[in-house]
Parts: sequence; structure tokens; C-alpha cells
Amino acid sequence: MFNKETEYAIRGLIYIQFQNDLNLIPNINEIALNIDAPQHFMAKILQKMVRQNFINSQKGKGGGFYFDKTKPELPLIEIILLIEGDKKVNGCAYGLNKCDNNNPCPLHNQYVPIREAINKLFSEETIQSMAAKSHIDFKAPFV
Amino acid sequence: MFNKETEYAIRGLIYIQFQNDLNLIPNINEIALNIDAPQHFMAKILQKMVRQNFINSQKGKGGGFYFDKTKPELPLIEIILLIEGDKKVNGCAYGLNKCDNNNPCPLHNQYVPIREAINKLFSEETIQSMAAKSHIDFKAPFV
DNA sequence: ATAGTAAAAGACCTTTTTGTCTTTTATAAA
DNA sequence: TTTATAAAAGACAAAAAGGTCTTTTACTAT
Ligand code: FES
Ligand code: FES
Repeated sequence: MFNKETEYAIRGLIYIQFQNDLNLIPNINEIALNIDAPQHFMAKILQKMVRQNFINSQKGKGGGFYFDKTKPELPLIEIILLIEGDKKVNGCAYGLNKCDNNNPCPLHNQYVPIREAINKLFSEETIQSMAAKSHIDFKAPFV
Repeated sequence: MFNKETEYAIRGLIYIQFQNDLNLIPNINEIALNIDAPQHFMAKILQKMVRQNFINSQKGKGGGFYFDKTKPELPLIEIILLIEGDKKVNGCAYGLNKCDNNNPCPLHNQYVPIREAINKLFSEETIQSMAAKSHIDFKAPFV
């Protein structure tokens, strides 16, 4: 479904939110270990999240990453759009340069409703709603 | 949705079927030109399709590619499975090593029904059904 | 103040995907 | 039976994705 970068971003952000809910702010080392991502790759991804203001970071002792609790929840689709771009979300499955009702490809009519269901899911589902569904033994058997 | 190889494979096979329906057997040069794919990359992809017996090929003057009319229609999912593998079709969106009802990720419950709808579509839709939906001015504005 | 800690930045490397070029093999038409 | 033609094969190269390593900057607790 997603590329590695998006996958790590989603898992990492959920891990951050999950720890924040326990009043902890995890650092990159801890995050990467627990979601099974390469540490420095994860660092780059989280830097991108910070630049987008999806999360905040704190340097120095006791530092790490955390969500601003005064901000609205973060829908998955924003992360997907940032990393994979609009084509992933609205592109033509057949490869036309543009998905257009007036110039439908042979998959269009059946594909579009499914794509809309996916977009609805990823617009409604947020990092926060997913963190709430995660359990205490956070680390799942990735890879 | 798909990677380039799958996209070219689907478009190429549809083009072949479309021409076969007009009692023509197109060669690689013609196919690549019309579906906007790089010629030698397309050639490799079609070689793979021939090895899988999805299509037949004919060398020499007047040669090209064609479907065996006595065989059943070719569902898209077979091409997707061959090129992108089972993870594309049944993998966990969150990145667990295995999508499992007994160990659901935070996306599982909402994602699985959508994934099933996609798989249903690509199992029912065939190269032949799609070729029938293509129109005379075959070449669409790809890229 | 300063020492230790953790994020930020960026150079560099590996693998996969995508694409190109050349040679070989098979076939059919003349 | 030769010749033109088209697929098959495989070496090579560019670009993108994925991943590693080192240095710099900022912050905080002591
Ligand atoms: S035109 Fe292809 S999906 Fe809409
Ligand atoms: S476990 Fe993740 S989609 Fe099923």
C-alpha cells in the first residue's frame, strides 16, 4: 500500500502519540527501535514532520518529539500527501496523466468509488485515533 | 496505484487484445509507440508475459504478439501478482509482516473491506473486458 | 559555565526500479 | 535458400528509493 518512508512516518508518529499519552516524549533512538525502522532514515523523516509542523521537537537532555496538544488531530492523508504526493491519492490507475470523468480510462468507473473509499478512510483516520487503538506491547512483528 | 512495469504490462496487453479483435497482430515497436512505453523495456515485459503463457509471440516477418483465443480471459490480478507479488494484493497497510485477523494492526478493520473490493475488481476485470471498453483512437494522453 | 545529550544537517552508499543499447536467434516471405 | 524482419537475450546505465555515517547545532541539567 505505502512506500517505506510513509510507513515509517505513520508508525513513528503513532508511537510518539502513544508515548505522549503516557506523558513521555520519546527520542529518535527509542522510536526507531520500537517501530523497527533504520535510525537515521527515521530521523530524516521526523525532521520533515517537524518542518511541516506536524510535530514539535526538543533538543538536548530529556529531549525528543511530541505533538502539540492544542492542535487538531492529524489525518493520515496529510502524511500520505506530503510524502507520496497527489498522484498516489487522486491519480489514474491506468496511467493517464490525469483522472478525468470526461476522459475515463477502462478502469475509471469501477475504480473511482474504491479510491474514494480509501481517501475517506485516510481522511477520517488520524494518528491520534490510531494511537488509541494500539496496545501496551506496542512493538508488532514488523518485517 | 501500480508501478511502471505493471502499468505498461496492462496497457500493452490491452493494446494487443484490441488489435487482435481487428485481426491484427502488433509488434513491439507499434505497441510501445501506442501505449507510450519505452520500447526495450516493453519488450522485456512482454517476454515475461510470453513465458507465463499469458500471450503468444511470433518471430519474423509479419510477426508480433497475440492472445490464444481458445484460452479463458486474463484477469488483471494475475498480471499484478506476477509483477508486484502477493504483498501488493494481501499485505498489511501498516507494515506488519503478515495481515492477520488475530493480530490486527490499527488500520486492519477498516482497510480489509476496501482491499477486498479492490481484489474483487481486479479479479473480475480482464484484459479482454477492458479492451472492449477502449475506443478507436486508442492512444490516450499518457504522461 | 560546562558537559552531556539529543535533534539537525548533509555527505555518502546500496539496492531497486526504470530505461537503453547491442547481439543473437527464429521465422516467414520472396 | 536467401534475406528481411521481428522476438529473445543480456549487458549496461540512469534515476529513484532506501539506508548509513559523521559533523554541527541547540538545549538542559548539573
Ligand atoms: S481516468 Fe483512469 S481512473 Fe479515472
Ligand atoms: S493487519 Fe494490517 S491490514 Fe490487516
